[in-house]
Order: sequence, then C-alpha cells, then structure tokens
Amino acid sequence: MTAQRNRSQQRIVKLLYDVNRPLSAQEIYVELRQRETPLGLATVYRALESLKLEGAVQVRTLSTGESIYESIDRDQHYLTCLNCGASLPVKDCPVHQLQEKLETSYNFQVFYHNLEFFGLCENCQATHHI
Amino acid sequence: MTAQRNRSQQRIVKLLYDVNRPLSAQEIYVELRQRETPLGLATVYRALESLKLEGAVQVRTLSTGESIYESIDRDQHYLTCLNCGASLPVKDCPVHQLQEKLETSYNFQVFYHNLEFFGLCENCQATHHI
DNA sequence: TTTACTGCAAAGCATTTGCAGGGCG
DNA sequence: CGCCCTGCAAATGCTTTGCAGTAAA
Repeated sequence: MTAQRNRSQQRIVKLLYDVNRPLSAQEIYVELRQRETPLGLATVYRALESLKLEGAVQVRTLSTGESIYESIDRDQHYLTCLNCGASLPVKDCPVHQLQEKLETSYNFQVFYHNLEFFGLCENCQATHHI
Repeated sequence: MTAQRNRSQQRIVKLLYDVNRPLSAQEIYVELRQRETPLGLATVYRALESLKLEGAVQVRTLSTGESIYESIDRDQHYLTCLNCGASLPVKDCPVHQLQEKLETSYNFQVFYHNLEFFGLCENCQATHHI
C-alpha cells in the first residue's frame, strides 16, 4: 500500500471513528467534502473495499442494497423494522432466548434474526486481494 | 388479500421450501418459469415484499446489494467471506465466544459478526403496510 | 520512468414504479 | 362494473469500471 492510498483510507477510518455511527459510502463522500479536501466518490468506494478486506471497518448491507460502514471496534446490533427500515440499536450482545426479552422491552415483533460472521475463508486468506 | 395474490405468494413459499436454500428474486423468477407457469419479475418482487412483511420468509442482503430469500423456519447462520462472498453454513446458533471455536474448526479468519433481529417496530405494527 | 492511485463519466445491475390490460368478485 | 393484481418497460439509485491524468518511488 502506498502512502497516498493509506492517507485516503485513514481519513475514512478517522471519520467513522469521529461520527461514531454507520455511514454509507455516499455519506462519507459528502462528509469528507465538507470537512476537508474532497475525495472522489469512486475513491471512497475503493478505499472502503480495501478497509473491508483488512478488517478495519465493518459493513452492513441494508435491504435497499445500500451498504453502511462503521468502526470495527463497535459491537453493536440492531432491531431492524422490515416495514420502515428503522434500526434500533441494541446494547446487549444477544443470544437466542434474548429474542423474547427484546420483544417485550422494545415492543418489537421479531420475525427472525440473522447472525453472520464476516472475515476471510481458508482459500481467500492465501489469495487475499485476488 | 385476493386469491390471485395469495396464489403467487404460495408458489414462492412452496418453491423456497422445496429447494431448501436461499434464492434471489431473479432466481425465483427463473425457477418458477422453468417449473410451471411464468410469473413476472415485478410480481415476484411484489410478492416477496408482502411475504417479508408477513414474516413468511426471511431475507438476507448480500454485499452485492442482492437480497436472498429462504424459508422462515430455517435457523441457519453463515460464515461469509468478505473477499469471495462465499457463505459457509454454520450449524450451531452461535454466541459471542463461539467465534473462536469457529475460527479454528473452519480455519476461517473472523473479523466481526453481525447479529440482527428483523420484524416490525412498535409504530409499524399499527400502520402495517403503509 | 514505472507503478499505483485518483477523478470523472459511463456502464452495470438489482430493484422499484407507472401504466395499460386482465382476473376475480 | 369495480378493484386488485399482473406484466412490461422505463426509471431509479447504489456501485463498479474504463480511461486519462497525476502523485509517488
């Protein structure tokens, strides 16, 4: 990685740390433009792709197809409404039976939950950045 | 719901049950076309939207922005590679410390995990299908 | 100079929407 | 007859890619 690329990525990492909430690529583009020197939208996408593969940010893809990024250190889960798309942050790191507790405390009707682990599979750890 | 609409939705529910694996809307469109009477792509999307709000199917949105649907009764989680996108099914319903176990048994480098509950928030339970 | 990165604009692709026609009550 | 649903095609919106120019080694 060159210093040039590293600079772009660090700007994004810092932004995500500062705002402390998930941002889409487009939002990152706007924020960087407002805060300091503009960074091209395509560059934002390319930097995010690298950061993702390095495990430096975590990504969640909304049902709209939009991906939102946040600091890797945040261990935050959500109650997501299928109708309006709102995501309520959940403090506990939940397990299966926690679902009932959440339903009553948030008055949220839970249909199902998804738990997904993200990282690199055996093959891709070798061929990283194909 | 009319009988006509109900028929479309039931065809999809049955298909997802039969194949017993996640399918995208486009795949559902192709499968239905091959198996029996064709169903328009827009209709597939509209039926899936209804099924989703009824809690009759569960949805996962891939990092590509593509949404995949499967039977609601399946309690299946995945190890998803950020590089190639492959999703390895995981049998256990995992908790936090399970992550280490998964890393060794699958030789998968886990960066983070997402746990998300899906359903209807308090407000949308009232205004269902806005 | 050689390689990697950036910005811009065009293309790609899943999904959504407008509208005209058809099914069903 | 009236309403909901369907199919088609166009539009939408996020993301990716081609390419020419630029920064860094």
